[in-house]
Amino acid sequence: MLDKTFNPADIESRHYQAWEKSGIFAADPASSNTPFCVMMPPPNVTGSLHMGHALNMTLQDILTRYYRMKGRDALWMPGTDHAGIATQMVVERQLAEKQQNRRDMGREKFLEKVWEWKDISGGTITSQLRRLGATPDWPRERFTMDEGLSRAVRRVFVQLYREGLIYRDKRLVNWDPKMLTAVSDLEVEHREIKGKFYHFIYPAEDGSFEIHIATTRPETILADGAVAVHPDDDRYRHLVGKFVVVPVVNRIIPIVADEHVKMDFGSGAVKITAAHDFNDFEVYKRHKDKGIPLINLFTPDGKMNENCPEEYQGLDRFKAREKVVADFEELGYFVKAVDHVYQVPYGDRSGVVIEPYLTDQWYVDAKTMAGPALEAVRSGKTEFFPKTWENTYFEWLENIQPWCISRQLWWGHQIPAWYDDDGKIYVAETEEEAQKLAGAKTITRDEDVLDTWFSSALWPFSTLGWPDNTPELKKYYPGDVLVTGFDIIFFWVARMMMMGVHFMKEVPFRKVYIHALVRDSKGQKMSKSKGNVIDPLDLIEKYGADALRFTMTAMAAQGRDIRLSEDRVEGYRNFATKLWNATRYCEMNGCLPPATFDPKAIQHPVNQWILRTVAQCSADIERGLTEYKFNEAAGAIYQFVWGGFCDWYLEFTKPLLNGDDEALKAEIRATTGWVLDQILILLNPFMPFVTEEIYATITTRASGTRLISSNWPDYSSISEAMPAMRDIAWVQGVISDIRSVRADMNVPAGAKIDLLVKDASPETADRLKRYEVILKQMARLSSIGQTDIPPKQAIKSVIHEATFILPIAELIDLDKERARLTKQIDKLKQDIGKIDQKLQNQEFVANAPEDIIAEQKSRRAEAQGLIAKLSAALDQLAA
RNA sequence: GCGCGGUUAGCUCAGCGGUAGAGCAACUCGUUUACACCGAGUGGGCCGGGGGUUCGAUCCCCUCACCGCGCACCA
Repeated sequence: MLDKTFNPADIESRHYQAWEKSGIFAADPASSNTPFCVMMPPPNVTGSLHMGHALNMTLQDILTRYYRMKGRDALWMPGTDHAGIATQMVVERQLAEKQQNRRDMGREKFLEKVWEWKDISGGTITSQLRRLGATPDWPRERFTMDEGLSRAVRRVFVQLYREGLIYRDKRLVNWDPKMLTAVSDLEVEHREIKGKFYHFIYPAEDGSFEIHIATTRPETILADGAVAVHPDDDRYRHLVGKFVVVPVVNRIIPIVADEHVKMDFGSGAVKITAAHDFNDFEVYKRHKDKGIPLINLFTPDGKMNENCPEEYQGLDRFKAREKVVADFEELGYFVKAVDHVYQVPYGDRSGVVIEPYLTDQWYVDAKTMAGPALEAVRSGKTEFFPKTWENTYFEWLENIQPWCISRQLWWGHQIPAWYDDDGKIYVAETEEEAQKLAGAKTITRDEDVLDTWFSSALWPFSTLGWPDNTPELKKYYPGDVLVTGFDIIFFWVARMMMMGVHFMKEVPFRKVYIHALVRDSKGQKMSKSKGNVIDPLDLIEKYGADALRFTMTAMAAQGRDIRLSEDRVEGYRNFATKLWNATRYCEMNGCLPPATFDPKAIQHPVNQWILRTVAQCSADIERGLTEYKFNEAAGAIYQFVWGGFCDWYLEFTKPLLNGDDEALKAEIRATTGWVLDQILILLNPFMPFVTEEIYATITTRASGTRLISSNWPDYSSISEAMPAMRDIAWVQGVISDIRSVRADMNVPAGAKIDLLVKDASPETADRLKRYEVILKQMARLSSIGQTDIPPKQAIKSVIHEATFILPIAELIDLDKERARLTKQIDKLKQDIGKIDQKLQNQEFVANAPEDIIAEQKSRRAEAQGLIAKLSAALDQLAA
């Protein structure tokens, strides 16, 4: 017998360990079963589980468990990502606490420290995934810096280089002055800040005029190389080609005409600082002939360098800003500073202001690689759910910029490129090969590492053993579905598509399910700084992993963010408890899963009804999962278990089990036990722990079988059972109606009352007899009889053709009853009014489909009949 | 500025051409031996505003308003 209340904490780890030990998570490349492959988005190896993971992993686990039960050879490929910048930052911070830094320590020693940290914290997230109940094929777990995956990275780099798709270039990059590395556009976060817009005067070289410019970054004035105006601007047209002097540095620079300038913004004249601004750099390139200088002002860590006047050198860039303003003011070239709101780029990891910075970096020719990746989605080889995300994917790939893949970090895949003393580049997978290419020359390896996303872009095939032609690669590529959040469509999905299509000649996955972001109950994004982070592990502690999983699933409606509130989690914990208690009831009544069960042999309508309802529920779950409508799948099983099974079926059968029809009792016990067993299977992918626990308690099957390895049921042998379905709907209607009336009239719950039925059709009469025991119990009736002359002082309600009469004269509040009947009649009259409006409309009759018209007519007739009977009841009440 | 999404019961959200739904909250009743982490019942909605298409619109189209999120930005 189960305990009285369900305590998730007691059972979860026990079951998980048993599952993992059993080997059920393992894919089998040798099996002939159709594969089902999901690639886990690799979390940061040193990270810990947050709500986004909880959602993402729960959905993948549900799919994996479901398809595994369906007999597919399921591979859920797990692993972690080395997360270059994030991880290196953590370790650097640890060093800083001990007054150390990586440069003093040296590359080798530092990397040892990072690996140490990876070894310490690397297991955290994978053990947390186990707490959640995730069932990936753990022995296959990979790490992006594994030898195998690193080999894939080198192979890809070399091949793309030889194909001309990777090249080295000097361009402006987003430079992080704290991390001292380039970062990609995607790692830059634009924040709106309130700053100043400074207006300055640049005098003409010959003193014949002056021109006003405005800037938010006065410090860059020291590197100004030109002033640009719009070619059509009458105010300045005559000045184009003339020269002005940049005060403070006294540099003579040209005035150029460029369409990039907005005439109506600021003064209409823009200072051009080609080495420190992306737009200015473009202007510079368009005016190569004008001799605009490219001057770099900053040291890598954001201080003023030797290209500045001496008194600036070594100043922090923001201090320099103040000094420029002060110097201009002193020289009389300062006009004004006005408040101005504008966007400033910040490193999303480091949190410092990013500098556009002129450096040599490695690039992927993303534009070329994007073509086939775009085509793959356009042609439907890969499909997004919801489809609207395809727009996001297209938009980004269509406007893609060269992808800067080098990072001035140490933690990551060191770029397989070597240089000789003349700066000639040798790209090869190993140093030996590079040396061979270089001949007798001395070569040194590029110090930089690759962007983390470069290696994760290879994830769908590198984890399967590529570049070797492994059985896994053959069987599981391409994957069936990728489950991920919209925030990494650019970072990861698009790049996997580019790499997958290029190297495998085939998309990496057939479907991409994009799920929502988990927010707090107020709709705010969870963040440490806001302090609104809900830790999934806390929720697991408090309510159990099943409750958390079910909450995520039930709220995972397509195209909408999840606002997580603890109430919901509590509600689904209650759901688990409900099932738990239903099981206790089944145990007490000997309703355990029978060894054999043939749905076709089931006779009693309540039993036929519940069988049919199980089949419907399963169909709804399957549809929900194949269409990625997880919330609908969860809703179907929830409704069925609580509403269908507990509230109705178990209540229907209680009085029958108290009766003396032994054959019927046996059929009910078998059916109840069987349905409970089906519930455990159907619910298992969603709530694996509680279902496994119950299964272990009640199963009569051979010991050692586990729910997790059960087969997903096939209910095709269960008949439609239409007569039973209609009967039970009628029984439910009668019971609800009588209960409602009783409550309205304040009939004490304990009081049993008589029921008289007038105008019962033969079918109704028959039903009253056949379901008498159920009706009596569930509607709290002392007797059921028929009559032609109803007592006057009685409550009446009408179901179909028959009037149901509760002769409770002593309990009736006449006014209340009149009001109740009048309300019902009014509602029906309103309905008829609406229907008549339609039926009297010629165009409706002419255009609407026949079945709709017929439906309206029958609804009208039904309402009419009800009104007649209810009016009669009302009249009698008055008499 | 461009794009995407949202606006439905007090709250959180489903539904998305043909009688408005759920969960939670509220209220009433409840010792009928599975469950108070429960049961039964009740109330509560011009489905954001305005146009249009349609016999018929919460649902499709246009438009406006407000909210959220991307992308791009004016130096």
